[in-house]
Amino acid sequence: MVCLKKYFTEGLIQVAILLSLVGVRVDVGPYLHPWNEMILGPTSALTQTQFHNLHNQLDGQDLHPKSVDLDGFFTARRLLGWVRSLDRLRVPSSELETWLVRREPDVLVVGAPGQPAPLEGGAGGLEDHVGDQVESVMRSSVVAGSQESGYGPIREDSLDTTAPLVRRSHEEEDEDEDLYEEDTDMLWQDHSDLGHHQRPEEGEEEELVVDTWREIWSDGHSYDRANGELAQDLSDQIASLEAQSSMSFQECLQLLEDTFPFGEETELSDPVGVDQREASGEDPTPVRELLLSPLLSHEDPSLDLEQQWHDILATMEPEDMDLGRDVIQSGSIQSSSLMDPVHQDVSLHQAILPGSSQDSYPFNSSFGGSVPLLAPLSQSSSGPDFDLNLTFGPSDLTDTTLPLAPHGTVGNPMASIQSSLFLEEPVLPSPLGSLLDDALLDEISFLDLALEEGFNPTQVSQLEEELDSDSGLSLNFSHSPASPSSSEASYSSSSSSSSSDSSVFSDEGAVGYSSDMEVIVKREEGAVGGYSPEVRKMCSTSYQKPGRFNSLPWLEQVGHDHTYNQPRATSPTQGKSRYSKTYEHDKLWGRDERRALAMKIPFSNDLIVNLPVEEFNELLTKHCLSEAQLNLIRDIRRRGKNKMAAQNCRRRKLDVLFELEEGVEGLCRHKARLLKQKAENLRSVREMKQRLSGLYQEVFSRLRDEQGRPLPATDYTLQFGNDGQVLLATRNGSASEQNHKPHKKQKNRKK
DNA sequence: TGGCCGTGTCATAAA
DNA sequence: GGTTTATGACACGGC
Repeated sequence: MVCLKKYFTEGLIQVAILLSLVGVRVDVGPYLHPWNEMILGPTSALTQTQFHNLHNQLDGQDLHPKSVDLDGFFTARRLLGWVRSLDRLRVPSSELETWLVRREPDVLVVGAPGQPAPLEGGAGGLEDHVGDQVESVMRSSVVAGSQESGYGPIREDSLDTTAPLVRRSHEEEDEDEDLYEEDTDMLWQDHSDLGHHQRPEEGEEEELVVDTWREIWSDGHSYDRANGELAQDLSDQIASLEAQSSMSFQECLQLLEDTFPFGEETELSDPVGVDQREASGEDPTPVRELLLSPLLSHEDPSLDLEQQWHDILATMEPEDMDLGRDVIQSGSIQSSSLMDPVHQDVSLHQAILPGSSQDSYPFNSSFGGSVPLLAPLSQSSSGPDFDLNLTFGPSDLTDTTLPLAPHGTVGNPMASIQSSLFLEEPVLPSPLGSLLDDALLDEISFLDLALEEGFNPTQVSQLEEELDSDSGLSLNFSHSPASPSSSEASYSSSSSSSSSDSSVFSDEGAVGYSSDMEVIVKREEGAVGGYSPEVRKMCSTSYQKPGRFNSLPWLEQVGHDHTYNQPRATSPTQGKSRYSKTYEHDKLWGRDERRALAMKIPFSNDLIVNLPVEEFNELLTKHCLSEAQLNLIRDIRRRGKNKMAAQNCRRRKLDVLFELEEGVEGLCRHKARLLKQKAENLRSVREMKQRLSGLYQEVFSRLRDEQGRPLPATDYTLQFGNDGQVLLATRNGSASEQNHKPHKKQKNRKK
């Protein structure tokens, strides 16, 4: 029965796809609910379908992750997703939304050549204004998307199920309702809260389409006038459009002109002006040479969905056109280009967003869950949304979802197995691979360490079992520094490296220190095998108390730099430092350990040093220890803690030195900037002096005495008054008021 | 062989 | 008053 359902569903979906491709509108909405319920369960459309919840869904559907039916399961979901994407036309939201905003009559008037665009602010120009509009609308759309999960794949669900919103009443799936209309309607709905427009009446829709193409052209043309770059793009797009379209350019143009004649771009956004020009019989302008739109021919039933795709793709960026062409030419929405890694990058950003709008999309788990409305943010409105929707590859899913999984299952081999189950293609190389490798290496090192530490085979097998059973827990623990303080954490590093396991972990640097703590625990558990139950209990409680060691483990790990004693940059002494460090640790720590062994101290030094004082005292009281033993234990504890303190102190010292060094460098840079600025100022002053001197000479040379003769520069001089006036004075000191004139104005008048 | 460096340890003060 | 932490000073070993 299950197989019958599967094949029945797939057959219907494939038929729907074919019908959609040949232009017959397939409204799958009414049928989607039964399909959803068949495939996803009765509440699937309302439940959040996140990838990491897939297992739960599978449980609900009696689909085990390892079941062979998974393939068919996801295939059916994928096909349904395609069908859903077919009955709408999604256009780069920013572009289309811009058109709609620009339709606002009091806002959008594209200026004619040589005329300033009478936009808001006037001087802003078209580019800025359009950019602002795009930006604002994009922001608005994102907000709207976050509120109602956006449109696109999610929209239909919300409309079909729980979101009546403001859909117009007469839109109920008219037979001749084309895709563009539906999308524009969708956009009207989406932006109804912006107060820009009411949805156009039916009679206005043709005009809307015209405006759409007018805006396309006018944008491109204005940009062209601004920077002379996009005109070529537009021409290329037209050429591409013509090449792809079954209708020639001239045919399109003729159709366009016959249907909606319009004139120069100054009137493009002004329908009244268009009408007036049409009435006046004035010949249209270069607009027609660039503006064309088979999309306009929605009156023409010969232009089908594919044609409209061509239209939309022709308005996009060249690279997007290529992609879209791949989609179209493949004869199906499914295309290899849909798995373009470039778009996977886009989807990565989307997948990181928690609680994204994928929740209400019942098919998103097969696609990895996309957020169509967020696409323009990361992709800058360069591609069709269906693309984003479908190109969310499984690799993205694994890379993005798994780190979000609890208990640190990033490196969980089971997780990778599960994720690979969802891949219908070979697993692509991804960062997860490296993570997994690291995790496996850690596990291998761990096992080697256990063998080195003299664990018996039973313990080693238990270790292996633990790692195999739930490496996520193990990793989680390893990420948690078993220390509430930096000193303890650093100590765990140094102490572990001082022991015989230093060869394994000392070279790990700060990265391996968290594993060291685990090693310590294991060592304690192993070392105290012959100890009393109290010691064992303290080992477990002291090192593994979650409340004590689990506070912000990641930040703790980040905050602790146990390479404080090493230069920040690579230095030739680095190897030496590590070597000497481990060697000395081993040697010196062994001294105290040897003493402890000689005195038959029943605890390890790690335990002595790292136990909290209460438990440490309790430990001492519960054992009959001689005074010498107690002294040695206290000395060991004191020295161990002091050693950690010394390390911290030196690290802080170095930090202070580095900060001072950086401060000095910063001050030097600041000083250099000031010197440069000073030089520029001097140069500027010098230039101004030169200009002033030249001006002085020019003014003086134009001065004449009463007989019209030039004034001798040896006898007269110009003096500048505080009130901005210029005085002519004699050189001998007797101020001559004979030519008292107010600066330049009077001079010009004199001229 | 002396200098440098890293580290451990002690003494001491402060929290 | 005991414990912990920070820090200067010193010693030691390696390079």
